[in-house]
Amino acid sequence: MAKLAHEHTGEDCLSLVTIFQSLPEKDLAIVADIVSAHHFKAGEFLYQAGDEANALMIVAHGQAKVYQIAANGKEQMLRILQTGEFDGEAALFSNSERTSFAEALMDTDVCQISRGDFQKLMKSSPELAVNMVNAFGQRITQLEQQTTEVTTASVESRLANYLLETSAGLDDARFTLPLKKKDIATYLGTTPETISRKLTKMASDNLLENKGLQVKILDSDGLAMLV
Amino acid sequence: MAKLAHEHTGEDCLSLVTIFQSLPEKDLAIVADIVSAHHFKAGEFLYQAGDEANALMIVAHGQAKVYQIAANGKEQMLRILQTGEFDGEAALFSNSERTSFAEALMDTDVCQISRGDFQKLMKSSPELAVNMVNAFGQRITQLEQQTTEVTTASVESRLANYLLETSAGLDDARFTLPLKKKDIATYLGTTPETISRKLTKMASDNLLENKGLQVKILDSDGLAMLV
DNA sequence: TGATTTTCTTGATATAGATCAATTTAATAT
DNA sequence: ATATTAAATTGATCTATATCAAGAAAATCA
Repeated sequence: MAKLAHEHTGEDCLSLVTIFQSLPEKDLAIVADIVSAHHFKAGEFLYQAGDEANALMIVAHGQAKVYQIAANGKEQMLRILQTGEFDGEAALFSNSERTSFAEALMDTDVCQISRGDFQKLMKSSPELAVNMVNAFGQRITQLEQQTTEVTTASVESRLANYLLETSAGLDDARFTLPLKKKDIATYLGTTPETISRKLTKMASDNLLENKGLQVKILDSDGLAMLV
Repeated sequence: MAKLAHEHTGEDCLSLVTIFQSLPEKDLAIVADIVSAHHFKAGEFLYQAGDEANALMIVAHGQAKVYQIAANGKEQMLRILQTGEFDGEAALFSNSERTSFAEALMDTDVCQISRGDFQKLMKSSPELAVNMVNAFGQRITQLEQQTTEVTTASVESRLANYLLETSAGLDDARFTLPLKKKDIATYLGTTPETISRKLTKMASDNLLENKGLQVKILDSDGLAMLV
């Protein structure tokens, strides 16, 4: 129905996203038809708090940060949407409003499916519904861990954990932090100043080398001991 | 299949639980058949970390606390399962282990559905799957708020919020806190001592009267200003 | 009912990390 | 390239809340 700004994006959504994997052909055809593609430049909002939550959003390419603003004005990073991930929960209840902000961190392609279409789709495709339940279940588990970590562990510990997770899967011990320190800080529930200081301390303990957003892990066992 | 310890419990699960509401008759009959009922005394565990996560657990009557133990040994309360609520996320992936503890706070009746049965059921009943997605979506939204609150708001603010939420829906401004202070503390990410002190302070500010676990809210607007 | 265990309260102290402020460095735009 | 703006660093404080400790109150048990 909707026409695509980037002709390949619709297919990307289908192939990249786990909830659509292992769906029967007929369902995939339907999905391809009801998906609409959008492009956001770095800094643009996929949605904002107060917007009507009326669509499931799938990141086909790029990266976006999802955060809330607390009553006292502080930001809390909720997650980073990576390529292939989607943001859905709020979109699926009727008449709900967004309570968070989603902001593109780089040029980002997004596939959207409207709430109505998606609800219909789930009813006609039990496989998809089961996939959704699984995806949400994993998100719940991950959020529970985030809550536990943020309330029980020190900043040093959370940061060490974050660095290890970020570097995991990379071939090189040297990498660039994927977020600005301000964003890392709100993700870990602290401040940029504290992040700076803790990194400096870790460097002086020979756990890593650090220059700006460049990090090289020297002693991942040592870091793991802090977690 | 499974026999019931308390003859009414199976039906309770069906009637109490939102995910089973508005299901067609035929599905309800199937559910009633695959549910098995269990009874736990106060202090007993519905499950523990490390157990195989192989069943969806529905609280038919009673109350249970779900918590994690962090690497440093501290408890983090994740949620209080009330009558009608269920614990599901981890049970739905294959071969997963429980990462949390669920402990009955009073005598509690629980209905269980095994993972296999539940997966089958979802595939045959799209309505149920959609209900699950909704329930999980709400849980995600709630967890996101918990994370944000715990990292951005002061203990005083979180406690005020907790008191207002707990008293909401009660007819009387006077009520008994439903949890021990230690449990309230781990829920709010603080310590029992701090809870005591903050309550004392609120009392001296004429926001409430407090004796042990008895609380009478005198000035809910004043409390709301702290949030 | 008294005895024992658990929870709660209150005080004294310590500290992790926030906040405020001033540079320095890096990124972006002209 | 140079100017402008945004981000990061470093230092000096400040404060909310944890921790440790000891006594009081409740709850549980025998």
